[in-house]
Amino acid sequence: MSPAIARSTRQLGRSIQNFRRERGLNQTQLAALAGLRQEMISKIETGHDGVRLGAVYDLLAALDLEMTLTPRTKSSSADIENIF
Amino acid sequence: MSPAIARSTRQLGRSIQNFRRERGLNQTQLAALAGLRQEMISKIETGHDGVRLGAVYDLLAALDLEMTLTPRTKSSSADIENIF
DNA sequence: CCTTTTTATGTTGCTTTCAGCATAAGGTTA
DNA sequence: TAACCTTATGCTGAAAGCAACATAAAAAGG
Repeated sequence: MSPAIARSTRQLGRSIQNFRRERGLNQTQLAALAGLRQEMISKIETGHDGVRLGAVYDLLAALDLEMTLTPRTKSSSADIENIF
Repeated sequence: MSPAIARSTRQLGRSIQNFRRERGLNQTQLAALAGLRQEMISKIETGHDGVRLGAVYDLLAALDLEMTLTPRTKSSSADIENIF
């Protein structure tokens, strides 16, 4: 189910949540890995847009994820993956 | 030269800068499009990690870019693109 | 070189997030 | 239902980003 497109903070949060669960971690465990607090993981996963960019990157590093930027295509096939 | 991997805020800034220049925009013009200020574009492009996630998303929307999360592979071929 | 454009940095007051803790809400399993 | 685990939310004081404007530094063009 990866990669995952994240066109909004909400989709980003949902994707991060999916990757976290794939790795069998709860928010508290991931927070410890990333040097963050459980409340922060919650905010990011629920799509709060006021969080620091650095916190998101701490999370990506802890989950061994990488971010890619691409020009938006007219609805690629993978778009549906992140709606449900 | 797209897509572009952004494994750090610095790489992210560099990538955004490349996409902006591809579109022939200066920071002030992009700021206007994104509803931000020129100083903010500068901070993001120089890799400042304290900026709000929402500001980055405003930028991606203005540049018509989308973000993708993928598990990190052992150095994909495109990794070199963002070093120089 | 010099001028102009573009980008980076600094200041101030206001607003917001953050850590840290507590606790509520939601979910799961027995 | 009850006990437990997980996630979301509320609070406070400390810390940081933010807009807005100014200006320095750098880059580009003539």
